[in-house]
Amino acid sequence: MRTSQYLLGTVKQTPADAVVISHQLMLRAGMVRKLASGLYTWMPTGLRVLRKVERIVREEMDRAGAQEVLMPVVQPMELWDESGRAAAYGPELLRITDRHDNPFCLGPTHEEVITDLARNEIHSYKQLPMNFYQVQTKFRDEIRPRFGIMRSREFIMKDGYSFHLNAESLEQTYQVMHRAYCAIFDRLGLDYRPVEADTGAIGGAASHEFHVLAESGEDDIAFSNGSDYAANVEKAEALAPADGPAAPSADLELVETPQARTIEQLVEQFDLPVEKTVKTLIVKGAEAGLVALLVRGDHELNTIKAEKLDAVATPLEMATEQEIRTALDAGPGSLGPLNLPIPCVVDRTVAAMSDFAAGANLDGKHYFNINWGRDVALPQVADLRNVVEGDPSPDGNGTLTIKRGIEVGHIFQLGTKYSQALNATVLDENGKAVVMPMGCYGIGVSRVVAAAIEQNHDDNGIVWPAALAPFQVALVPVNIKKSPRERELAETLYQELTDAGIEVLFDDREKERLGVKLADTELLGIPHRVVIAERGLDNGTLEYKGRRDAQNTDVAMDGMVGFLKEKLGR
RNA sequence: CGGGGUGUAGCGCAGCCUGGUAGCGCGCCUGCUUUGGGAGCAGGAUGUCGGGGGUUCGAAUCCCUCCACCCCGACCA
Repeated sequence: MRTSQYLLGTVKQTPADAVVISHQLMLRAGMVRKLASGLYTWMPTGLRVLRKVERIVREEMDRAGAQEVLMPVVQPMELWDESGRAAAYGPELLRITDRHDNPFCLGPTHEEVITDLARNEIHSYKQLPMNFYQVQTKFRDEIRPRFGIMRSREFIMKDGYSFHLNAESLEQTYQVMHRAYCAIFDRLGLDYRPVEADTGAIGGAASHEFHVLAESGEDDIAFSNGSDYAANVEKAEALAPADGPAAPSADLELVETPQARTIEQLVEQFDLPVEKTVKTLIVKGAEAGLVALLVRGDHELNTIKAEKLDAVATPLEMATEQEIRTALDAGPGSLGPLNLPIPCVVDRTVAAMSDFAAGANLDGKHYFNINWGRDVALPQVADLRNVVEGDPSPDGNGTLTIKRGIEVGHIFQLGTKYSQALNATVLDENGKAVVMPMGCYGIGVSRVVAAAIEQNHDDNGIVWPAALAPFQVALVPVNIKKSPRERELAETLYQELTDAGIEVLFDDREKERLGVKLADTELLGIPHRVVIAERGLDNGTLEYKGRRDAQNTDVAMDGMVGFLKEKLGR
């Protein structure tokens, strides 16, 4: 590609509304432009990268035995009514009507459509298992689109769906997909982790998310330093402390704490270690009424774990101050396990505490030195909190570290949720109708592009992994206008490299100075750069510099094509 | 949905408080010079000041209204 005929679209100034680095660099490098909130146009450079991701995804999906299809973006609401998701899905589902006033929606995902296809096309166990995928534009009307391509409303996703005769077959394909995903992210050259994830409202046997590790990630991932264990913090189990509560060492004390409405204030004003405090959260009960949940002062309640308790309403809802006053006759900020008139569940860590402080269920008062058994009976105990750095790994090996991750892939065993609802069955060997268990496998293709930048950039711009770079080589003559020798050599090299199947960006702009051209190739993140200069020509050398290199290297003109081929592993 | 903020040239911004007919930097166009890290000089083009309504002799500026976009939050007492 010649720069003179290409919409480079690089800009010096960072657009004001881009807050994350991938967004800034994608705009500056001319990869995308915003059309409206959460909607982006992919320009030539961006599209080149996007296509690279798609290609690798397709190759590995095909290799893993999946077959590509393409489903419509617009879907009849009828199918969503049938699956029951029309009601379950909120405003994130963009609903539209056609000219006949028939209801449709823009597909945020395609379980209904693929299941409809399967029930019409798959009739016999002999056809199973079958695994379909597509690479397609999705639309989700996000509450708040942000971070540019990372969380946009319209995005490109690879979504796959498998159909099976039984759970064993599903498990098998799930493992195949897990391996295929690892192969994909390996080839993309990204630092990623497959992590155990919550199966969420959908349920199902197993679920893994694939996260690209980056500071700017929206999810917390917990890793063990002693094993392969990795899980979303939402999912990671917080084990019970090895030791039970120590023996009481002080008498129960009712303390006036009028100025301490938060754990933070309590700790500060009374010089308590935060590990000796307990906070009491009031949530709505499954039936009417309220439930108290107790976690240590410095711990966080895990919503998903709490929702799994029978006594707690799903989805989890915090009680209002008014409701708390009515039920407990005390305000939030002074609540605790003693004299508590509502059901109570305590976190495992809390159950192992002694001599701790908590609210007294009297405004402005806390009890200090509370001990289970002596002062109040130990209520139901459960895992209620998020794991924190340093917790023991749930698999028993090592301790946990927590890092930020960007979710770029998600696989899960769906089971029969959709096949049941849409009555997608096959006949088995005995001629009996069997509802097909399903698996579902997604990769955020456009998000992968952004995540790759979040993970690979420096002060000068993007630093693409080899597999993603929009061009492999940048060819930069110093002054093509003045120097016929440079021009001639550049043209020859461009031809040779292109003939060798290498993607070259030949900066043939006559009116840009060297500095501008170099800055652009760096911003674009092109891995290999060749500068063609008069001063090397007499010695028969060209200058090579890798995007991560600190120094130029002189390379003989004659050997340059071979040199680059070797760098590119060809 | 709650809170905060911003809309002025392609991009980044000033002007608004205190009303008087719109400006700076980058970019763009022309010419000359320059040519190994985002050039210099000279000249030039570009705005329904987000839309609508109002006040006023006069509105980017004051008032009302609509819209768009951005940030924070929407579980931790």
